[in-house]
Amino acid sequence: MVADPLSRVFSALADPTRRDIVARLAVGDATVNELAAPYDVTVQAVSKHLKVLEDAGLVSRSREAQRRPVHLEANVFDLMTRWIERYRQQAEERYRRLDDVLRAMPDDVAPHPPTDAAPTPIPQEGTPS
Amino acid sequence: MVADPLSRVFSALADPTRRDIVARLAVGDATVNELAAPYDVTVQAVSKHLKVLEDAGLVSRSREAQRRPVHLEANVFDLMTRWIERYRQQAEERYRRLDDVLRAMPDDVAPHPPTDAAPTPIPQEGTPS
DNA sequence: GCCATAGTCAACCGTTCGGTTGAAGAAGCG
DNA sequence: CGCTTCTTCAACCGAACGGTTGACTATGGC
Repeated sequence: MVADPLSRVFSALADPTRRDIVARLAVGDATVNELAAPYDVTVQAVSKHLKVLEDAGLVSRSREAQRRPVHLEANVFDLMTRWIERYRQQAEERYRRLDDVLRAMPDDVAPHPPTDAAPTPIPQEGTPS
Repeated sequence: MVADPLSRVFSALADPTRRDIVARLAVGDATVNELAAPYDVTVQAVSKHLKVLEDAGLVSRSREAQRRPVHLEANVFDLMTRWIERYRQQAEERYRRLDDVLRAMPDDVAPHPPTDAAPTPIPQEGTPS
């Protein structure tokens, strides 16, 4: 896959099995076989899932004899958290302001959902700010 | 699609165009045509993207004459945030504890990555707590 | 060297995804 | 009513996804 980092992280976590793997790795490192055990899919399938998680930077694998312990990389979560928080706060801020406007407005002028939309400057995510 | 809510939200945001739409909606509501303008894909394609975002609960659409203003639903972001924070903190806590153990250990006993993995009780995400 | 164990690579298969074109709904305007 | 505008539905297409089976690589123990 050649997608941007954020897309890789989000789509890696879009699969319930992969989220479950992440959840279990939060408790402690594990080998591929250990990770595969609970699911009724082949080890190869789990190996693929781990590759997806690794490409997203969510896990890393070392070597230890024949085993390849899988390790959760917590820091990549920040990438998501930052993205999410930015737009959540922005949206909530907008509601707060809208509330103020409506409250300050004489009742007989208050309109229905005021469609404040406009050809916005298109905040591009590549240049966040 | 019949996936679980969390999967829907994550995979909705796994697409850069859809994330950009969310980013622009954080500034203010907009119609399908307005949203479609900046991209060089057809309006139908954007309409599909909006359907995905709507199914994930990230946006809602009202009606206003022929227009269907699209509105960002900020509260659904919390679902993600909660999931992310749980495992991020869990993982960080684990590192902290591991650090303590290593610090408290006489140097000549300190092992390599201790592979503390085990057939963990599998914390299932359906029953988070 | 030989064999068992742990994991990955490669090819294939059905389904989903993001996109297209073309037609159809829904609502305002002359 | 007929026409234009905004939006969605339907069918299709190629690429990617999640899974399988089978062969291969890598390491350790005897």
